[in-house]
Amino acid sequence: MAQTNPPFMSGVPELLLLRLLDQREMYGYELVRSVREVTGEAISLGEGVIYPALHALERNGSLKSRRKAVGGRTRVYYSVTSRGQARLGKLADEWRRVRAGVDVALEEPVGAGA
Amino acid sequence: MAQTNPPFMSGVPELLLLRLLDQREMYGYELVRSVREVTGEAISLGEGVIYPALHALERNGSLKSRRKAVGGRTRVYYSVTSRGQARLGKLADEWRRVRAGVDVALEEPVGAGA
DNA sequence: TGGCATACCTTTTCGTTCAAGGTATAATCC
DNA sequence: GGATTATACCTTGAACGAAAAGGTATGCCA
Repeated sequence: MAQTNPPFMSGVPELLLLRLLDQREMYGYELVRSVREVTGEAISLGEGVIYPALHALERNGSLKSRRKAVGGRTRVYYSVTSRGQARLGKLADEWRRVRAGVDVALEEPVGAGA
Repeated sequence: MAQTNPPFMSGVPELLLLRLLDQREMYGYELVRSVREVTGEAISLGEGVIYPALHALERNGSLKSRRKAVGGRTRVYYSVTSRGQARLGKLADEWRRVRAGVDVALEEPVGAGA
């Protein structure tokens, strides 16, 4: 029953992570909560999505990380590199393009007017 | 090099096909052109996407088809069933939800104002 | 008769999301 | 002191589905 390919979600985790981390440094567990809050519960990403995504983004140079001990616990904080900012810009453009195309198609039929 | 997983496209072909066919009956080859036109070139779906999608939608009862001979050539015209209309409604809602979530995240940072 | 547009189709690849499960420490509550 | 919950990290496996590339055949036009 694993809902593996929910509609419209491809690319969304990457875009959201880059966007949130571009505003401030955060750690994985925090991002899980943050995504839910920021999107007004509209979008919720589990740890099984966040962590692999963070690792992939770090691997390709879009993010860098540093470990930080906080109250006996270790957190891995991520921040966006300049490469990541470029990637974010491209992804955001791509998002706007797709959004525009879908929205146009979803508008009322041409023949509906007077 | 096959760009198999472009960002933000998951669910989009299904949504567009249902939407276009809900306005009028069309055939596959026509839909390839229509998607491009309607979206103002923003979205372009190849035959390798359109045909399998149409078949899947017919299989699950969202579309029905009829063959029609036009000038010696045979076309397969598709139209939306009531089941397909329900599916279209759900998908459109889903689209709006995801769009809202992403757009909120993409807005200017809170700290940017005066 | 060669080429192009129409019109249908399948096969294969591949990335990506997601659920589920797994480890370990700190805090809380009884 | 023992159990439970929250924090915090992580991996594995499955399944989906978009895309490219390739394949067939007919009609039209020069």
